[in-house]
Amino acid sequence: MTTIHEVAQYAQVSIATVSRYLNDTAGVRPETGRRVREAIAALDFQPNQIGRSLKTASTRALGIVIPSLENPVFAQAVSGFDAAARRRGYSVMMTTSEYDQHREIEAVETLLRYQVDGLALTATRSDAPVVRERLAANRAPYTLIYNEPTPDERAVVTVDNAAAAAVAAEHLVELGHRRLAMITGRLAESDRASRRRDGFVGAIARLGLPAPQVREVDFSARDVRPVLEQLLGTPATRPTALFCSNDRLAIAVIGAANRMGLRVPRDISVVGFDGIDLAREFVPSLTTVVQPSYDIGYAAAKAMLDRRAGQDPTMPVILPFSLRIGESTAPLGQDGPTTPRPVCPPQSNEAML
Amino acid sequence: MTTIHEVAQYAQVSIATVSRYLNDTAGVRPETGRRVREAIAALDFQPNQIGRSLKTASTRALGIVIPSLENPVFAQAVSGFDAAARRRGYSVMMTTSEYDQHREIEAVETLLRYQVDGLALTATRSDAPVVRERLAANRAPYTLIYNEPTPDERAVVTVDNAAAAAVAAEHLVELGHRRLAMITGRLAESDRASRRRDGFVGAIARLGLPAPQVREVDFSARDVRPVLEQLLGTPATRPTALFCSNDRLAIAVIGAANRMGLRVPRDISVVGFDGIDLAREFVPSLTTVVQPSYDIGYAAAKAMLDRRAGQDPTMPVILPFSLRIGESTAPLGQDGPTTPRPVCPPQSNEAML
DNA sequence: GCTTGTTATGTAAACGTTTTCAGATAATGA
DNA sequence: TCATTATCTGAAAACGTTTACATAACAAGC
Repeated sequence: MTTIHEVAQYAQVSIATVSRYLNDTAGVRPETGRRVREAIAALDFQPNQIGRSLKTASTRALGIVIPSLENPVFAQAVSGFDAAARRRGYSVMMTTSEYDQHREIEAVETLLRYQVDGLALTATRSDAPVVRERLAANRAPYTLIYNEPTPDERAVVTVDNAAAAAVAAEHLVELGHRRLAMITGRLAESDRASRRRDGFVGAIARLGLPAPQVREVDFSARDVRPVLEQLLGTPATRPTALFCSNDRLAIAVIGAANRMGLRVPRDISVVGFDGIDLAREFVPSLTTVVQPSYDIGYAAAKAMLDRRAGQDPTMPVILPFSLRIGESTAPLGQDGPTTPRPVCPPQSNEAML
Repeated sequence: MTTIHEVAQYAQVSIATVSRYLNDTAGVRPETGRRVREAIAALDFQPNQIGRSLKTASTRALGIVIPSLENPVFAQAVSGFDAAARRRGYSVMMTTSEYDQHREIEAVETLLRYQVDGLALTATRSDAPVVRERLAANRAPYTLIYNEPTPDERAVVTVDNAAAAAVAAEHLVELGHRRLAMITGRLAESDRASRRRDGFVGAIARLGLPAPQVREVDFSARDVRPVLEQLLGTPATRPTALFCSNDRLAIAVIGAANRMGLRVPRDISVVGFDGIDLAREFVPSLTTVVQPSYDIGYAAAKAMLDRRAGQDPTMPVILPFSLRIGESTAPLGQDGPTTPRPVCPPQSNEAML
C-alpha cells in the first residue's frame, strides 16, 4: 500500500502539499502539481479513505438496513439509495435484518460503529423504542423508509399506506364487489401492514359495506393455502375479492387459488400492494398498488445528504402511489381481458397527504 | 461521540486497559473490568471502527459490485454474500455498475479506497484487463462471481455455463424439438452469455442437429418483439424452441410471443436461465436452468475470508446447477400440463466440472 | 527481607490522512 | 535595490484506536 508519504518523498514535497493537491484545497504551483501528479501515477497511489475518514470525521458512506433483498421492493429501494449516494460521491454499506428485531438493532449498531454519515432503515415498527433510541443518540442523520410517520417520528420516507389501501378497496367496490377480505402479513411485525389494513377496512366502512374479514399469514406465505380454504370455504358467504398486503402474498394467493380450482378473476379478484415489475408479466397480470420503491430509496439518501449539507429537508417525505390495473381484478363472474394483453400505464393518483 | 479516552478517564484507567478489555486481549483484573464495563455503560460508548481499522489495517468489511439489483439473481447473490460476511463478523459495502464498464472500474476503485478486506465483482468480462489489473495490484483478495474462469483467472465462483446451456439444449431435443434458436443479451458485454451460447450451440452440434440461429438483443429487452418477429417470420423454417440467456429475457419473450398470437408451449417452447423464484409462479411457469445465486454470493465471501484467515481455498469454485422443468416447454404441438400446476422440485444435475 | 517471576497496568508510538500555523519563496511597487 | 505583500510550502498536531515496551504490583521461593 503506497501512502501519501511515499508520494511526497517521490515528488520531493511534503505530505501537506500532496494532500492539498488531492483535495485542491489551496493553490499548488503548477510545476509542483505536475511533480505530484507524476509521483501519484508512478506509484499508483490511491488515497486511503480510512485515514481520511478518521481525520475529517466523515466516511462519505451511508448505511441502509432492510428486511430482505429477496423482496424486489427492497432491492429496488437499495438501488435508488445507491444511485442517490453515488451521485453525491458517497458509498453504501448495506445489510439485511431478516425481519428480526434483534438482528435489526445489531445491524444498526454495526453500521453506526462504522461511522456512516447517515442511516436508512426499514424498521419492523417505526415506534420500536430500542432502535429509535440508538439512532437518536447518534450524531448521524437517519431516515426510516416504508415505515409510518408518527408525531414523534418525522424522519420518514414512505407512501400513504392507508390512502393507498383505500384506493384498492374503492377499485374493488367499483367493480361491483361487496364481500371483500384481506390477507396480510403479521400485523404486529409490520406497521405498514397495519396501516394498509386500517385504510382498507376504513374505506369499506365509509362505503357502507360490511366489514371485511382480515386474515394474517406468515411472511414465508407457506400457510396461505389453509387460510384461503378456510376463508373461501362457504360459497354462500365467500368473499369475491381479496386485497393482499404485498405482491408476493398476492402471487402466492393466486397460485393457491388456482390449485384450489378457483379462477382469478372469474371466481375471485385479487389486488396486491408494491407494484413489483415482474407482476406485470403474470397471467393474470396483477392489479396492484404501485409504490415508488426506487424513489423511496433515492429520497431517503438525498434527504440525509441534504441534511448534512446544512439544509433542512421537509419531513416526512410522502411519495405518490398509483394503482396499476391488471387482469387479476374484474367484475364478478367476468374474466379479465385476455390475449393480447392490454398495456396498463400506471395511473397516477392524487389521493395523498 | 464518546471515545475510549473518556471511558478511560471515567473508569480511572488508561486507554490501553479499556482497549484490552474490549478485545479481551490480555488479562484485565475482574475489578478493573467491572469499572470499565460500568464506564462504557454509563457513557454509552461504542468503539469507533474507523480508528480501529486504521490501526489494525483491517476494516472487517467486504465489498461487492454487481451489474444491477433489479435482477433478482444478483439481489440473491448479495443476500448470500451478506449472510456469509455477517456470520464471520464482517460488514458489506455494495454498489452497482449498471452494466457499464467504466462505472465498473470506478466502483472497484472506490471500494478499494475504503480498504475493504475483500472484493467480489461480476465483471462484464472476466478478461477485461483494466479491472483485473486494479484488483491484482491490491493486497485484498478478490473474487469474480458469475464470470467464466480462465487459465489466468482462477479467483472465480460460478456455475459451468456451457454445461448448463447444454442441458437446456438436451432437454429441448428430448422433447422432440429439432429446429432450435437462442436469444441472448449482447455477447460482447457478457462472458457468461457467450459461454452459454457456446454450450448451447456445441450440444446441438454434438446431437447432429442443424446449427441454431442466435440473436442478440439489448439488456433492456425492449427490442425483443422485432427480433422475435424476424426469427419466427417464416412458418416453414420457424424454430420450435427457444433458449434465452436469462430469465428476464425469457419472460419478455413469452410475453412478446403471446402478443404475436403464439402460444407457449404449444407453438413454441421457451427455456430460461437463472432460476429466479417468481418464474415458478408464471403461467406458464418457466422451464429454466437454476443457478444457486445465494450460494454463489455466500461462497465468494467465504472464500475470501478463508483466504484472509490463511487458508488456501480451492479455486475456481464451480457450483452445481439444475434444470427446473416448468410449463413453458413441451413436446411440439402439445400444451403443457395445466391447472392444477405440478410442483417441480429442482432436479439436481451432475453435469458439472 | 530480598530476589525472581508473574500478572496487571500505563506510556507512547503508530496507522494515513487533513489542517493550522508559521515560514519560505516569489511577485509587486517604490 | 529593498520593503511589502501575496502565494506557496513544510512541520507538526490531531482524529480514535491497538500494541510494543516499560513499569508497577503482587505472590512465591529462598
